[in-house]
Amino acid sequence: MSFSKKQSTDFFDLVYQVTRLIPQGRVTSYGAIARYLGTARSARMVGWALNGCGNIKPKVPAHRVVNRMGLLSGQMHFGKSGTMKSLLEKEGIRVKSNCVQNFNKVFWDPNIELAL
DNA sequence: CGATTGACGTACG
DNA sequence: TCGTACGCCAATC
Repeated sequence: MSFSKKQSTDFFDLVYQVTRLIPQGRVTSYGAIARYLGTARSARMVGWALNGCGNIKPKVPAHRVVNRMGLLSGQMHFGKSGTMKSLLEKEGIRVKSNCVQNFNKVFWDPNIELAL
């Protein structure tokens, strides 16, 4: 009985867990999550993990995850244009030109907030 | 089966 | 300080 558990499975799941922990009105970056997982250079995989946000339950608030510049890099992937932006604004986050304003204030770092 | 891309970020020149 | 190159690892072509 081999529990051949894929690493990616853990990584993906872990990304979902952390993303779900993001409070409303707050956003985080792929690199922050990746770094929290110990794979700072695997920020891309975080994006891939969030790629299945609509494939798992409960639904992961991937709209709260943006790139390092606060740019809504996953807007197009989220579905239709404006969906991600609307959700962020609805949570109190100011978004301008697909860019999160006050990113420094709404930035939620798992390494700090979760005090790893 | 091999090569390229992809929701990014860091390292180096 | 800014620009370019590379790395990550999986999925897709």
